[in-house]
Amino acid sequence: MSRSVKEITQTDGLVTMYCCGPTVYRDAHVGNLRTFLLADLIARTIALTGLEVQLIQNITDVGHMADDFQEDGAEGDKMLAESKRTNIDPFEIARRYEERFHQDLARLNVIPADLYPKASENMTEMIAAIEELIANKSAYVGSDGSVYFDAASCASYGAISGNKLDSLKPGHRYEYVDEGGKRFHADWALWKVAGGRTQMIWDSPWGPGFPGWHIECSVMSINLLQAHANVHIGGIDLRFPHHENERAQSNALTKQETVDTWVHGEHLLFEGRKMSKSAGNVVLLQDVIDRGLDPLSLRFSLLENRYRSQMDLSWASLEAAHATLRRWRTAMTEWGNGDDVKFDQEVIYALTNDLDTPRAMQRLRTVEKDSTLGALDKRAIFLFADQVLGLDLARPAIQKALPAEIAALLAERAQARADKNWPTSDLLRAQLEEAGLEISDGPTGQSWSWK
RNA sequence: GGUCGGAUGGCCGAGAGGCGAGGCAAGGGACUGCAAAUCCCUCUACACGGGUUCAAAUCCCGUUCCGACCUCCA
Repeated sequence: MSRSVKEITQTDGLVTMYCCGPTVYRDAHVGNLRTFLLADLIARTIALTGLEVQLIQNITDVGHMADDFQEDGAEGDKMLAESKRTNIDPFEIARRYEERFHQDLARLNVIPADLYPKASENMTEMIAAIEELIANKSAYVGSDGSVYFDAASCASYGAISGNKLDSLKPGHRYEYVDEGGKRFHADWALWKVAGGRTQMIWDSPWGPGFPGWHIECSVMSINLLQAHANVHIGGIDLRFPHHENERAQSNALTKQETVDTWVHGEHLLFEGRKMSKSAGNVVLLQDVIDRGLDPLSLRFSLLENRYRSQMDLSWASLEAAHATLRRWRTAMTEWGNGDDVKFDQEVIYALTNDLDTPRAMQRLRTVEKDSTLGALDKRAIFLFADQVLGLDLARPAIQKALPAEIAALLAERAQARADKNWPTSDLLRAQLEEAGLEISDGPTGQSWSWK
């Protein structure tokens, strides 16, 4: 366990990966998507080096926040709060946002995981795991009837985050609220008794209740990946406590180091600030699309920063990405056609060197300008890189048929130009641009393309 | 208070002892009836103070400022 760059492990040519997925009570914003993209980039890079990848990403459709801590106003469980607000069944909310999550991933060209297990469908397995942890003496039933994990039972607790158990004194950041039921402040709930709750609760040996926040990932990753994952991915904020606790649970269950490499993606800021409802700067992929930008310009922008550095996204950078994407696609069609792929040492070096996507992007800009390379070679190198970058670089810039009324306007404008009727010509150009065309006048007359 | 990062041109961002990455914006030019798009050209930098070295944006010491995590979160 170290916090440095190391080689990804494999077993007989197979790399198993687990990525902490969304809690489906709202839309994923572009920051969430950055983390999901990270899993895709790692999976694609590993695949490009000739290894097989198995990727699992969970869907959290069981609220896990219930009064674990109190901040002013003490939100309860997020799923239930949203359910109460909208008066819709919590499971229906979950299904709705799950669908939108998959849609966002598809629009970002994220290759789907092999499985998207749901917390709600693994209840039996979670309960069995909790029973095993109690039998192991890693967990206990607290005085309030809930089940808690005994943090001190994990000798190496803190290996991921660097947090030492005895320095984890309560109350540095929040008012500490004594939950009463647990023996030690660093312990955490595996199963919470229902209390006054009536929705989203399940029967268990400890009475009706619901699972704690961390146990679902332990259980699903162990069960679906044969008790061992080569790579486990999540956002930086999950490093502590989620992954730390998950590791303690998983290792207690499998009696081994369950995960070889923990990868954490840094946060995305938007125009200098952390995205939050209160700051009013939450940006969804749909917002990017609504601005007339290709959703892959988000992917492009994210690729221009290293995954483990904090990144500031802005409309200016998305617009720049959109423009370059268009230029590259246009260049690709000019360079030729076909699917030939040319292995490029620099691209592969950048990607396998701790996923240096900015350098891979830089390489493409260099290739684009390199006059010693032939057009077909350029295209083939771009296609090679695109296997990981996933920017649909081979997609032709023009993809829609021209509607008849637009064609008529074009003809009208060609006539106006022939007549040197500039005011009419300019008016028509404005109309055509409004309709999404881009008009250019050159020595051979008027030409157009889709914006 | 603890732990870990960071400070590079108008802006975003790589680089980690010696050749000023790149992008955006800006200015100039080509093209155009005029534009847009595109192409060509131009411009500019390493937070501060010491030190090490033939040579420091890069290494060391100190200072200032910013951020992340420290039981909601991607």
